[in-house]
Amino acid sequence: MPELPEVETVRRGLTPAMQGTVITQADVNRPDLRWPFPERMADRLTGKRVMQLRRRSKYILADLDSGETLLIHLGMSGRMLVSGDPLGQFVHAHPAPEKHDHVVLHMANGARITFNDPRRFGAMDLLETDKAETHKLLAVLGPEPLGNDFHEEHLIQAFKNKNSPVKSVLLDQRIVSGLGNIYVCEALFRAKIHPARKAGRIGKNRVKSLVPIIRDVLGEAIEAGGSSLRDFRQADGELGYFQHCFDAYGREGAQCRATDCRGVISRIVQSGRSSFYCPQCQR
DNA sequence: ATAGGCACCTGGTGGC
DNA sequence: TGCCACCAGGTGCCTA
Repeated sequence: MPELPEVETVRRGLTPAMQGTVITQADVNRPDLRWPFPERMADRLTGKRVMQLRRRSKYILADLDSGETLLIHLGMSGRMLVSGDPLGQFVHAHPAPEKHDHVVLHMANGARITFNDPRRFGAMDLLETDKAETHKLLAVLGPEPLGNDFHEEHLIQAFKNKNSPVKSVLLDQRIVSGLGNIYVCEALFRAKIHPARKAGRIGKNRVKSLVPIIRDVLGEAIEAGGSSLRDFRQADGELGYFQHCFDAYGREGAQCRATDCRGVISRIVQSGRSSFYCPQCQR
């Protein structure tokens, strides 16, 4: 489900409920998600104050006053919902527990954070805050697409001599971290680059153009509260609405929206995943 | 070193 | 109604 904009949307939604607040109780309802939870996870969360909620790529990081950081990944189907209304601050009263509510955090302010993940591709781990960047899952990540380390020269270097399709290069989190299937499709559409084009065979100027385009797409999506397909919800349960702005993703058979283009959006499968693009204007 | 494919899961949809 | 095939926003790991 969640690519960078959705994760950022969730982080923002969780912040007022979690940041500065103590976790009074942690219900851990199963031993694992994608991997086993860390040893004594519930104990290590209980009584700890959340000092800061950060995001790195598609990970949410909750720095605790114990010197540990809770790392959260939503996988394909993970959701984090805030409930409880102690100060009239949060939208929903506590809902009845649902299937796949794997971890529930009870906060001292009365809020409750429920991690629900049907497919269980999500993950949680605890790591030393000081050594966060060396964590196995974080160490391999390329630059943040909205940060200063993601720039034209970086992409030019990364694309150089690459024989693989640009689609898979942009999905590679080591090149730039945070994009997923939707936003790669959207970025390539705006850049008018065919998803199957070999990355090493794209002219420098077109490679450069991807940088502001990727920034724009992600920025607009965050602004819109992410994209809600299937089960994605913001932390307050609201839907994002960037899905209404898709030019390519999920629009197979529909009219291309590029200026003066009369093409029709096509779908191809690349390494097992759908790519949507306009064969007329993406080359 | 790198590229490609598989695996991990559940649930929804559409066809017969 | 039931069964089946196929699809889904991710990504670590294994193989070649």
